[in-house]
Amino acid sequence: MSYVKPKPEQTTINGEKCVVLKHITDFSASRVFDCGQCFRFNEKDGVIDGVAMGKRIKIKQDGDNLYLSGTTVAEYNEIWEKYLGLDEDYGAINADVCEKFGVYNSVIFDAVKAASGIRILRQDKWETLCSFIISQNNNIPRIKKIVSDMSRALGEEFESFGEECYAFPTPDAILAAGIPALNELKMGFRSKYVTDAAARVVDGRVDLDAVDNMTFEEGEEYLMQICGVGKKVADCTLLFGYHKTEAFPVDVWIRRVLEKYYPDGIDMTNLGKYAGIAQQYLFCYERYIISESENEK
DNA sequence: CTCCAGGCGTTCC
DNA sequence: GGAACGCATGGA
Repeated sequence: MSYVKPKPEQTTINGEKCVVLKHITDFSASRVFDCGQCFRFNEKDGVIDGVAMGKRIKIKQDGDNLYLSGTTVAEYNEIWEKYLGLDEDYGAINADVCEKFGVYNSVIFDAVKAASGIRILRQDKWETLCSFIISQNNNIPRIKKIVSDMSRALGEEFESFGEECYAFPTPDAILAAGIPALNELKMGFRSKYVTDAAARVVDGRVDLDAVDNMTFEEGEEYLMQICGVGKKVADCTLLFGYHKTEAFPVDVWIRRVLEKYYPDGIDMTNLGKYAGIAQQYLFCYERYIISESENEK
Protein backbone atom coordinates (compact mmCIF):
# COMPACT_ATOMS: atom_id res chain seq x y z
CA MET A 1 0.00 0.00 0.00
CA SER A 2 1.49 3.25 -1.09
CA TYR A 3 1.76 6.32 1.06
CA VAL A 4 -0.86 9.03 0.71
CA LYS A 5 0.46 12.46 1.55
CA PRO A 6 -1.70 14.36 4.06
CA LYS A 7 -3.90 16.93 2.37
CA PRO A 8 -3.89 20.42 3.89
CA GLU A 9 -7.23 22.08 4.55
CA GLN A 10 -8.11 25.54 5.75
CA THR A 11 -9.92 25.53 9.09
CA THR A 12 -10.55 27.61 12.19
CA ILE A 13 -9.81 26.97 15.86
CA ASN A 14 -10.95 29.42 18.52
CA GLY A 15 -11.62 31.97 15.83
CA GLU A 16 -8.09 31.67 14.46
CA LYS A 17 -7.52 30.57 10.90
CA CYS A 18 -5.09 27.70 10.46
CA VAL A 19 -4.19 24.73 8.29
CA VAL A 20 -5.14 21.24 9.39
CA LEU A 21 -3.70 17.93 8.24
CA LYS A 22 -5.85 14.95 9.08
CA HIS A 23 -4.95 11.29 9.47
CA ILE A 24 -1.22 11.86 9.71
CA THR A 25 0.86 8.78 10.49
CA ASP A 26 4.38 8.22 11.85
CA PHE A 27 4.54 11.80 13.04
CA SER A 28 5.09 13.09 16.57
CA ALA A 29 5.39 16.86 16.56
CA SER A 30 6.87 17.09 20.06
CA ARG A 31 9.55 14.51 19.24
CA VAL A 32 10.33 15.97 15.83
CA PHE A 33 11.14 19.33 17.39
CA ASP A 34 12.74 18.08 20.60
CA CYS A 35 15.04 15.42 19.18
CA GLY A 36 18.08 17.63 18.70
CA GLN A 37 17.91 18.26 14.96
CA CYS A 38 16.52 21.77 15.22
CA PHE A 39 17.18 24.49 17.79
CA ARG A 40 14.63 27.24 17.17
CA PHE A 41 11.38 25.67 18.36
CA ASN A 42 9.96 25.50 21.86
CA GLU A 43 6.89 23.74 23.19
CA LYS A 44 4.56 25.56 25.54
CA ASP A 45 1.09 24.42 26.59
CA GLY A 46 1.10 21.79 23.86
CA VAL A 47 1.95 24.27 21.12
CA ILE A 48 5.28 24.10 19.32
CA ASP A 49 6.32 27.57 18.34
CA GLY A 50 9.31 28.75 16.37
CA VAL A 51 10.88 30.36 13.33
CA ALA A 52 12.11 28.48 10.28
CA MET A 53 12.70 29.44 6.68
CA GLY A 54 12.33 33.06 7.76
CA LYS A 55 8.77 32.49 8.96
CA ARG A 56 7.05 32.01 12.31
CA ILE A 57 4.88 28.94 12.67
CA LYS A 58 2.90 27.38 15.51
CA ILE A 59 2.23 23.67 15.47
CA LYS A 60 -0.26 21.72 17.54
CA GLN A 61 -0.90 18.02 17.34
CA ASP A 62 -4.13 16.40 18.51
CA GLY A 63 -3.94 12.68 17.85
CA ASP A 64 -3.65 12.21 14.11
CA ASN A 65 -4.62 15.80 13.40
CA LEU A 66 -1.89 18.36 12.91
CA TYR A 67 -2.72 22.06 13.11
CA LEU A 68 -0.41 24.71 11.66
CA SER A 69 -1.12 28.35 12.41
CA GLY A 70 0.63 31.33 10.94
CA THR A 71 0.53 29.84 7.46
CA THR A 72 -1.79 29.00 4.56
CA VAL A 73 -2.58 25.97 2.46
CA ALA A 74 -0.60 27.43 -0.41
CA GLU A 75 2.40 28.06 1.82
CA TYR A 76 2.13 24.57 3.30
CA ASN A 77 2.32 23.08 -0.17
CA GLU A 78 5.21 25.34 -1.05
CA ILE A 79 7.31 25.12 2.13
CA TRP A 80 6.10 23.21 5.15
CA GLU A 81 5.21 19.87 3.60
CA LYS A 82 8.83 19.30 2.63
CA TYR A 83 10.23 21.04 5.71
CA LEU A 84 8.25 18.72 7.98
CA GLY A 85 9.02 15.64 5.89
CA LEU A 86 5.33 14.93 5.40
CA ASP A 87 6.00 14.11 1.75
CA GLU A 88 7.85 10.95 2.72
CA ASP A 89 6.64 7.48 3.62
CA TYR A 90 8.17 6.89 7.03
CA GLY A 91 6.38 3.57 7.39
CA ALA A 92 8.48 2.32 4.50
CA ILE A 93 11.62 4.10 5.74
CA ASN A 94 11.31 2.54 9.18
CA ALA A 95 10.82 -0.89 7.67
CA ASP A 96 13.95 -0.35 5.60
CA VAL A 97 15.93 0.77 8.65
CA CYS A 98 14.90 -2.34 10.58
CA GLU A 99 15.70 -4.56 7.63
CA LYS A 100 19.13 -3.05 6.95
CA PHE A 101 20.14 -3.27 10.59
CA GLY A 102 18.40 -6.58 10.99
CA VAL A 103 15.14 -7.03 12.81
CA TYR A 104 17.00 -9.16 15.30
CA ASN A 105 19.21 -6.26 16.22
CA SER A 106 17.24 -5.34 19.31
CA VAL A 107 18.95 -1.97 19.74
CA ILE A 108 17.83 -0.66 16.38
CA PHE A 109 14.43 -2.25 16.76
CA ASP A 110 13.95 -0.61 20.15
CA ALA A 111 15.33 2.66 18.82
CA VAL A 112 12.90 2.75 15.91
CA LYS A 113 10.10 2.05 18.35
CA ALA A 114 11.30 4.66 20.84
CA ALA A 115 11.83 7.24 18.12
CA SER A 116 8.60 6.49 16.35
CA GLY A 117 7.13 9.66 14.95
CA ILE A 118 10.43 11.38 14.37
CA ARG A 119 10.99 12.78 10.92
CA ILE A 120 14.10 14.38 9.54
CA LEU A 121 13.29 18.00 8.84
CA ARG A 122 14.54 19.62 5.64
CA GLN A 123 16.09 22.69 7.20
CA ASP A 124 17.88 25.66 5.71
CA LYS A 125 21.46 24.76 4.78
CA TRP A 126 23.18 27.76 6.28
CA GLU A 127 21.16 27.62 9.50
CA THR A 128 21.92 23.93 9.88
CA LEU A 129 25.64 24.35 9.25
CA CYS A 130 25.92 27.30 11.59
CA SER A 131 23.80 25.70 14.32
CA PHE A 132 25.84 22.51 14.34
CA ILE A 133 29.11 24.46 14.46
CA ILE A 134 27.69 26.06 17.60
CA SER A 135 26.64 22.62 18.86
CA GLN A 136 30.18 21.33 19.33
CA ASN A 137 31.14 20.52 22.91
CA ASN A 138 27.87 22.14 23.96
CA ASN A 139 24.49 21.06 25.31
CA ILE A 140 21.13 21.44 23.62
CA PRO A 141 19.57 24.06 25.94
CA ARG A 142 22.63 26.29 25.59
CA ILE A 143 22.81 25.75 21.82
CA LYS A 144 19.20 26.91 21.64
CA LYS A 145 19.95 29.96 23.77
CA ILE A 146 22.92 31.00 21.66
CA VAL A 147 21.00 30.51 18.40
CA SER A 148 18.08 32.48 19.80
CA ASP A 149 20.29 35.30 21.09
CA MET A 150 22.19 35.44 17.80
CA SER A 151 18.97 35.64 15.80
CA ARG A 152 17.66 38.43 18.00
CA ALA A 153 20.92 40.33 17.70
CA LEU A 154 21.73 39.81 14.03
CA GLY A 155 18.68 38.35 12.27
CA GLU A 156 16.16 40.21 10.18
CA GLU A 157 13.23 41.37 12.25
CA PHE A 158 9.62 40.72 11.32
CA GLU A 159 6.30 40.67 13.11
CA SER A 160 4.12 37.63 13.70
CA PHE A 161 1.24 37.06 16.10
CA GLY A 162 1.81 40.61 17.33
CA GLU A 163 5.37 39.85 18.44
CA GLU A 164 8.80 40.73 17.12
CA CYS A 165 10.45 37.70 15.53
CA TYR A 166 13.88 37.23 14.04
CA ALA A 167 15.00 35.20 11.06
CA PHE A 168 18.22 33.23 11.34
CA PRO A 169 21.06 35.66 10.53
CA THR A 170 22.53 35.64 7.04
CA PRO A 171 26.24 34.95 6.52
CA ASP A 172 26.67 38.61 5.54
CA ALA A 173 25.14 39.83 8.80
CA ILE A 174 27.31 37.51 10.86
CA LEU A 175 30.46 38.45 8.99
CA ALA A 176 29.67 42.15 9.34
CA ALA A 177 29.08 41.76 13.08
CA GLY A 178 32.49 40.17 13.59
CA ILE A 179 34.01 37.94 16.23
CA PRO A 180 33.64 40.39 19.15
CA ALA A 181 29.87 40.54 18.59
CA LEU A 182 29.69 36.75 18.59
CA ASN A 183 31.78 36.62 21.76
CA GLU A 184 29.18 38.83 23.42
CA LEU A 185 26.65 36.13 22.58
CA LYS A 186 28.77 33.73 24.66
CA MET A 187 29.71 31.59 21.70
CA GLY A 188 33.16 31.10 23.17
CA PHE A 189 35.75 29.41 20.98
CA ARG A 190 33.06 28.78 18.34
CA SER A 191 32.94 32.48 17.36
CA LYS A 192 35.91 32.17 15.03
CA TYR A 193 34.48 29.01 13.47
CA VAL A 194 31.11 30.62 12.71
CA THR A 195 32.91 33.66 11.32
CA ASP A 196 35.10 31.49 9.09
CA ALA A 197 32.04 29.71 7.73
CA ALA A 198 30.28 33.02 7.07
CA ALA A 199 33.35 34.50 5.37
CA ARG A 200 33.69 31.51 3.06
CA VAL A 201 30.04 31.61 2.08
CA VAL A 202 30.13 35.36 1.50
CA ASP A 203 33.24 35.32 -0.69
CA GLY A 204 32.19 32.19 -2.56
CA ARG A 205 34.92 29.81 -1.42
CA VAL A 206 32.02 27.74 -0.10
CA ASP A 207 28.91 27.43 -2.27
CA LEU A 208 26.30 25.74 -0.12
CA ASP A 209 24.04 25.05 -3.09
CA ALA A 210 26.86 23.20 -4.84
CA VAL A 211 26.67 20.52 -2.15
CA ASP A 212 23.22 19.54 -3.45
CA ASN A 213 24.83 17.69 -6.34
CA MET A 214 27.64 16.09 -4.34
CA THR A 215 27.78 12.59 -2.96
CA PHE A 216 27.75 12.24 0.80
CA GLU A 217 31.52 11.75 0.87
CA GLU A 218 32.15 14.71 -1.43
CA GLY A 219 29.88 16.87 0.71
CA GLU A 220 31.75 15.85 3.85
CA GLU A 221 35.12 16.76 2.35
CA TYR A 222 33.77 20.04 0.95
CA LEU A 223 32.19 21.23 4.21
CA MET A 224 35.21 20.17 6.27
CA GLN A 225 37.33 22.80 4.52
CA ILE A 226 35.60 25.23 6.90
CA CYS A 227 37.60 25.74 10.09
CA GLY A 228 35.60 24.24 12.94
CA VAL A 229 33.73 21.76 10.76
CA GLY A 230 34.74 18.16 11.36
CA LYS A 231 33.05 14.91 10.46
CA LYS A 232 30.30 15.25 13.03
CA VAL A 233 29.25 18.79 12.09
CA ALA A 234 29.50 17.97 8.39
CA ASP A 235 27.39 14.83 8.74
CA CYS A 236 24.69 16.57 10.76
CA THR A 237 24.60 19.37 8.18
CA LEU A 238 24.32 16.86 5.33
CA LEU A 239 21.51 15.03 7.10
CA PHE A 240 19.42 17.92 8.43
CA GLY A 241 20.28 20.60 5.87
CA TYR A 242 20.63 18.52 2.70
CA HIS A 243 18.53 15.48 3.53
CA LYS A 244 21.42 13.21 2.62
CA THR A 245 19.96 10.51 4.81
CA GLU A 246 22.91 8.15 4.62
CA ALA A 247 24.99 10.51 6.81
CA PHE A 248 26.14 8.57 9.81
CA PRO A 249 28.60 10.16 12.25
CA VAL A 250 29.05 6.84 14.01
CA ASP A 251 32.74 7.24 14.68
CA VAL A 252 32.18 10.33 16.74
CA TRP A 253 29.58 9.44 19.28
CA ILE A 254 26.81 6.97 18.50
CA ARG A 255 29.13 4.04 19.02
CA ARG A 256 28.79 4.82 22.72
CA VAL A 257 25.19 3.66 22.65
CA LEU A 258 25.89 0.59 20.58
CA GLU A 259 28.90 -0.50 22.60
CA LYS A 260 26.67 -0.93 25.59
CA TYR A 261 25.01 -3.79 23.76
CA TYR A 262 27.74 -4.85 21.36
CA PRO A 263 31.05 -4.58 23.21
CA ASP A 264 32.75 -6.39 20.34
CA GLY A 265 31.42 -3.84 17.87
CA ILE A 266 28.96 -4.29 15.02
CA ASP A 267 29.30 -3.91 11.29
CA MET A 268 28.54 -0.32 10.37
CA THR A 269 29.09 -0.65 6.65
CA ASN A 270 26.40 -0.89 4.02
CA LEU A 271 23.64 0.36 6.27
CA GLY A 272 21.70 1.70 3.33
CA LYS A 273 20.42 5.07 2.32
CA TYR A 274 18.61 5.65 5.62
CA ALA A 275 21.59 5.10 7.92
CA GLY A 276 21.44 8.76 8.94
CA ILE A 277 17.85 8.39 10.01
CA ALA A 278 18.76 5.29 12.01
CA GLN A 279 21.50 7.35 13.58
CA GLN A 280 18.95 9.94 14.70
CA TYR A 281 16.73 7.20 16.10
CA LEU A 282 19.68 5.93 18.16
CA PHE A 283 20.34 9.44 19.40
CA CYS A 284 16.72 9.72 20.51
CA TYR A 285 16.75 6.24 21.97
CA GLU A 286 19.52 7.38 24.26
CA ARG A 287 17.90 10.77 24.88
CA TYR A 288 14.41 9.50 25.69
CA ILE A 289 14.84 5.98 26.97
CA ILE A 290 18.33 5.27 28.28
CA SER A 291 18.84 8.65 29.94
CA GLU A 292 15.41 8.55 31.54
CA SER A 293 15.89 5.09 32.95
CA GLU A 294 19.26 6.17 34.36
CA ASN A 295 17.61 9.17 35.99
CA GLU A 296 15.22 6.86 37.81
CA LYS A 297 18.05 5.04 39.51
C1' DC B 1 35.37 21.67 43.48
C1' DT B 2 34.84 18.52 39.23
C1' DC B 3 32.41 16.76 35.30
C1' DC B 4 29.83 17.14 31.20
C1' DA B 5 27.61 18.92 26.89
C1' DG B 6 25.09 16.34 19.31
C1' DG B 7 33.73 18.33 18.66
C1' DC B 8 37.50 20.19 16.64
C1' DG B 9 42.33 21.91 15.89
C1' DT B 10 46.90 21.37 17.37
C1' DT B 11 50.67 18.97 19.04
C1' DC B 12 53.33 15.12 19.78
C1' DC B 13 54.68 10.40 19.16
C1' DG C 1 47.52 7.42 11.99
C1' DG C 2 46.08 8.10 16.57
C1' DA C 3 46.19 9.62 21.60
C1' DA C 4 46.31 13.69 24.65
C1' DC C 5 45.11 18.27 25.50
C1' DG C 6 43.07 22.99 25.34
C1' DC C 7 39.19 25.50 24.29
C1' DA C 8 34.49 29.17 26.45
C1' DT C 9 30.54 28.66 28.90
C1' DG C 10 27.06 27.30 32.17
C1' DG C 11 24.48 23.85 34.64
C1' DA C 12 24.51 19.72 37.68
